[in-house]
Amino acid sequence: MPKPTTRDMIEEKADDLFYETGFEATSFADIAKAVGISRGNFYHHFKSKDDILDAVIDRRMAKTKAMLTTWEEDAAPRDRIVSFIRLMIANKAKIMAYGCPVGTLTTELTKLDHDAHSRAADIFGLFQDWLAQQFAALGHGARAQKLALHLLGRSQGVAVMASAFKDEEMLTSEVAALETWLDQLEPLSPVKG
Amino acid sequence: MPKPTTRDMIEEKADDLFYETGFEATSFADIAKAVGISRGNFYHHFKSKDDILDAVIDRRMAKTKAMLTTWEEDAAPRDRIVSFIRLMIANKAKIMAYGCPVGTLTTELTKLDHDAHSRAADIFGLFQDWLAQQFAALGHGARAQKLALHLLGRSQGVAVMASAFKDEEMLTSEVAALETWLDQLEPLSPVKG
DNA sequence: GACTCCCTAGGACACTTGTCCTAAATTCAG
DNA sequence: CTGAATTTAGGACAAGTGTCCTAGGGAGTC
Repeated sequence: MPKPTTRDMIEEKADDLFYETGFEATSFADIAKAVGISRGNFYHHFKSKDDILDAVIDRRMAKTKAMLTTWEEDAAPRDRIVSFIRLMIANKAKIMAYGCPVGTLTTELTKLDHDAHSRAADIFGLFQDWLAQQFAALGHGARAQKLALHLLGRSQGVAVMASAFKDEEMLTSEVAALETWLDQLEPLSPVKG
Repeated sequence: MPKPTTRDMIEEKADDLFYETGFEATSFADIAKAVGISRGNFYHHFKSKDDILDAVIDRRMAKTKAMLTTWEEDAAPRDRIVSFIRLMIANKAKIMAYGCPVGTLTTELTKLDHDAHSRAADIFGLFQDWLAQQFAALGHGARAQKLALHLLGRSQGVAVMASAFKDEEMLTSEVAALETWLDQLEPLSPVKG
C-alpha cells in the first residue's frame, strides 16, 4: 500500500486527538508532536485549525459511509441494525474512556458556537437516515425516522453514562436491552415477504 | 436578602460559563468580565482555576440535593420520577442550546483527564441513588439501581440529540415516551399498599 | 484619628496559543 | 546534472493563558 502522505498523517492524528482530548484542548503543538513534524509546517497543508477540523469531519463522514456500506452485506435489515447496536461493544474501551466521537464533538462545537457544528451533526444525520431505511424495510415506514432518532439517542445515553461511571456492565446490559427492544417492535409487517 | 458576596458571584458566573462554553474554553478574563472585577482579584478568593471548578461542582451538588428534596413533596414515587423526567421540559431551551450541564461537564473532564472528573460524576450518582429509591418504593427493589441508571442514560441521550439537531420535537416526544415507559414498568407491587 | 485587616486593581511573569515568514532541504521533470 | 516546484524546519509575532505580587482603598475596631 502507498505510504500515507503528511496530510493524511495530520488528519489521522488530529482525528485521534480531537476525540481523546477534545478539539479546543488539542493544540498544534500536540498534533505536531504526534505526527513528528514541525509546527510551522502545518500551514502548507492546512490554512487554519478550523481547516483541520473540516478535514477531520470529512474524514469521519467518509469512514461512516464506508462502515454503513459494509453493514449492508447483511441482507436482513434487522441484522443491519444489530450491527449498529453492537458497534458500542466493538468500541467498548474507547467509549468508556472518551465517550462517543460523534456526540462529544458535536456537543463541544455547540458550546464553542463553532461554524462546523452543523457539519458535525450531519454525521448523526448519516446514521439516522441509514437506520431509518432499515426500519422502513422492517415495515415501520411512517415512524422510521423517529425510531432511528430514538435509537441514536439511546446509544448516546449509553455512551455518556458508561464513560461517566466507567461502567462496562451498564454498557453491555443496555446494548442487550436495545436488541430486545428492536425485536419487540411492532407492528412487524415487512415490505416484502 | 443579603447581597451576594464576590465569591458567590464568581461561582455563579463561572457556573454559567462552564455550562455554556465549557470549562477549558472559559478563561479567567471571561469570568472577570462577567462578574465585573479585575483579573488579579481572583486569587484572593480561589487559589487556582481548578479551585473554582471544585466550588462550581460543590454548588451544583448542593443545588441538586435541594431540587431532589423539593421533588419529595410529591408523596407518590411515580410522581417524583415524573418530576425528574419533566426537568428536561422545564430546561428545554438551555438543553437544546448547551446540552445537559452534568453530562457535558463530566464528558469534558473525562477528555481532559481532570482530577475533578469523578466528583462531577458524583452528581450523576446523586440522581441515580435518588431515582433508585423511588423505583424501590415502587416495588422494583432488586433492579432499582439499574432502572435509575437506564433512566439517566435515556435522559442523557435526549439531551445530546436535542442539542445536536436543535430538535424540540424530539425532546418532547422522548419525554412523553419516558413517561409511558415508567407507567408500563412491571411488576408493580408497591412496598406498602 | 490611628490601626488593623480584608478586599480590590492593575500590572508583571513565564508560557502557550494560532498564525505567518523565510530559507533550506527535498523531490521530481527535462 | 540542472532547474523548478514542492515540502520542510525553525523562528518571529501578537495575543491570550493561568498565576503571582504589590500597592492602595475601604470598612471596622480601639
